[in-house]
Amino acid sequence: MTAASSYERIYAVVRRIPKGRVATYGQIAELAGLPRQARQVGYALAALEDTRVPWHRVLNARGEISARSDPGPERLQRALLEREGVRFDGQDRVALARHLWQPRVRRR
DNA sequence: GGTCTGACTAGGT
DNA sequence: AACCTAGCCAGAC
Repeated sequence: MTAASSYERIYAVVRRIPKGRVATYGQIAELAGLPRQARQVGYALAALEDTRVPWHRVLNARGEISARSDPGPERLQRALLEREGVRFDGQDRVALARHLWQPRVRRR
């Protein structure tokens, strides 16, 4: 599996996240057929340039916007989510029980 | 080909 | 619930 094809699989899943919902890195990895590669999801999104991929809907397992080694995008990410109606609590966390995307199982 | 790095996580305290 | 730690694993040197 090349890095490029892994990234494409990841983007394909992220594109399915509906507006107003969120998913976790681990969840995306699993759905992309890349179990235990949650970190790769973050790297793939960091390398992203295609604005059609809703990268901002991906949060960590605690419902937080993950801190970047190079800070900056976090504020935009939050603004984009709030614009879609996603609410944050007083600890900058999203209630996953309420906003987590729960895709219907796919068949071939 | 060993080492280091990191938009991650699950589990223990 | 916050904080640590160990485990994880592909990419870049």
